[in-house]
Amino acid sequence: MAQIRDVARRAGVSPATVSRAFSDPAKLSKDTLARVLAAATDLKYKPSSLAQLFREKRTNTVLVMVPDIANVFFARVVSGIERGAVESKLNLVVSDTGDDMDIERVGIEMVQTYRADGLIQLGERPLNELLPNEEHAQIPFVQAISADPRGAYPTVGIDDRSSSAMMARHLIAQGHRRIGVIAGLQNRLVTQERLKGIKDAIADAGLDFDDTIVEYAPYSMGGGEQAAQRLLSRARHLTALFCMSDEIAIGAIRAAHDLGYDLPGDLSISGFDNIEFGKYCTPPLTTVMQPAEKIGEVAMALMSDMLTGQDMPVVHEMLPTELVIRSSVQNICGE
Amino acid sequence: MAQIRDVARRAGVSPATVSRAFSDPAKLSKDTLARVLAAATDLKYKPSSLAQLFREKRTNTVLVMVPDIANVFFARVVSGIERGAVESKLNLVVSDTGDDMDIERVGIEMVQTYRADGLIQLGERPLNELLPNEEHAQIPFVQAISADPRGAYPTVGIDDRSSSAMMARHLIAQGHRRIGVIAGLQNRLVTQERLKGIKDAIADAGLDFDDTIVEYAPYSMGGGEQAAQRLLSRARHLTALFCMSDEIAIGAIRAAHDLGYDLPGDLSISGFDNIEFGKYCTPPLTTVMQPAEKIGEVAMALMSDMLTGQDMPVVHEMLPTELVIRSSVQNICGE
DNA sequence: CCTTGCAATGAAACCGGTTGTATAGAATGC
DNA sequence: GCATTCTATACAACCGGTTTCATTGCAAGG
Repeated sequence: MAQIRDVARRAGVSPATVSRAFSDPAKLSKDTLARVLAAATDLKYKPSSLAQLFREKRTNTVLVMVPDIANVFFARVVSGIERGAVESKLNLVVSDTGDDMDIERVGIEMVQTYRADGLIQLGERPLNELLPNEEHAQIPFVQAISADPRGAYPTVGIDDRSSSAMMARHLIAQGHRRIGVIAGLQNRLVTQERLKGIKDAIADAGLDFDDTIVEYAPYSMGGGEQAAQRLLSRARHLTALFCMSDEIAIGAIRAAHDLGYDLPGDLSISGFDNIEFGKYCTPPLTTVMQPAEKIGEVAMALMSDMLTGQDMPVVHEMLPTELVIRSSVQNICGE
Repeated sequence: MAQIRDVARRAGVSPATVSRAFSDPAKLSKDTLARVLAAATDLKYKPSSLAQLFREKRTNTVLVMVPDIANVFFARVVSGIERGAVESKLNLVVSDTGDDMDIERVGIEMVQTYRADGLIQLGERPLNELLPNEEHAQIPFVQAISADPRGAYPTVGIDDRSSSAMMARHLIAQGHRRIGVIAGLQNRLVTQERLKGIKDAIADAGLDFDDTIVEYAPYSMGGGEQAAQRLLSRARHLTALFCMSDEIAIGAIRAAHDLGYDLPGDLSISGFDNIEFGKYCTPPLTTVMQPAEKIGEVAMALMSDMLTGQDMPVVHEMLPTELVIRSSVQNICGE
């Protein structure tokens, strides 16, 4: 591959001039510029990014750590981040961490060793659990989705508590009183927040929350299926199931089907996220829309701001959610 | 951040010695090594990857071009590639190209400018459509999934034709004679190959292929839904629908439901890919299992071989597929 | 005792760009 | 017409490691 020297020699100028021909063409005379560009095209010259990056000590690359890229919800957020990256002319490295702390630490090391300029974390593990002391202050960091919005770094997500309450209110308004909950993993912040939202709504309606009809499950279809089996065989007279993700809900639908329930007549089921498959379920899933792509875009925009050095205040963006009403939740007021 | 000079000074050695302490510790005396390592830890020294990569002129990074990362099937392949990357100690950059030639060209440029060492293409666009002349000979390139297995570069995928024939034979064996086809995009190689497979099976069974009951659609749920609507309202007496992807099949199930079909009694539907959601459909989807993760792993293994400079013959791996029988296809022999 | 060989280490070149500073020539001002 | 300013370009340092080659010191061999 041709180098800057080769182009310089062919155009009869110095390497510095060739460099400027690309970075600041206005500085050159029309004549020289034309000669340099011609030489560059002739030799098919492409500047080595490696050399440029080394010189400038920035990679223009952002590392995204995703707990599971095969999860459709995360994949959509990553899509949004991608869009934002293109807009900010940044590159993207996606790392599937499998929620493993050691892999996340490797990611941090990539920033420390100049392989990436910043870090977007989609998991909920805060930076200070990964890094000792104050080292993290130097790392441009944005946390998306299930972040604690009181941390020292910017976060983007939704208001889990109120969004969850919104759905719970909907279920109550449809006449449901005994609402089983299939929550996500118990130790997760999201899970706790959404649970609080449900309790809020139930308390507001003057009802009592029955915590014996809560099951915890991994955020997956298989997890939802098993948890629903457990819950449905244990608790009687449930009229609705509040699932903390669409995948959990889809698993729950399968379980209910297999146990002989006629859906949605015998049992209403609600989800959370609004993944595309929800629309194609039988019955189509009533759920809470999370603006996944938008979350990604905003996360990237925040990162871009941090990298361009503007000393921004630490913001915690909460994007609006919406109730998506389809037919998996039925009105049982008439009964 | 501390540099090699700082460590050298603190340990009372030259930078060369520090460098060797990490790359080839056996070359140093026990005493010096210990001193250097101590100094490095004290100063929290991390060598700048940027400088190392620049020196070595390789990034240890592979670029993966995906037409749509939010597509679960692709996401699974990427997962497999990730696993392979970890194993080969390579980094991964994932680019969602949206099947756009210009974005793919940018990807190629990343290799040409030393930002990535090689390229894995998940789309079906061959390299020689993207690059003029013989330039592509220099680019380590592996094409996965829907590649033409006669090209000049390695490919990994399945035998689309025979896998498709396998499913078609299954439908025929279950008594189906009028089988509608919801194919993918017409101009795609995969689509054509899978269509050939269907024709093979139909011919082998001594039947005639009716190409008026074929509809083409994008490889998506929405595409499948619309195509199924068109086909079902146009063609009468179909007993089965051969869908070229699970997403298409899921869309078709929705369409058939909405048109009042009782599934699978009135109509059998088959998919292709074996994505996780297929198991949770109503009815659960009969499909062809593609080893998505495995395809990714093999693709990365081939790439790793190419990069370690072993002059391998150009291989075209065809991984085995399997029929996954669930209940969306019914036996109608008794009728 | 002198030569040879090897182990341990340092000096300096190098990777391929970018950029601050110097310089030559042209244009402008009085 | 000479001093001044500006424009276009070249020179050389620099980014932070790695690696080649040279050098030193010590052990082994003749």
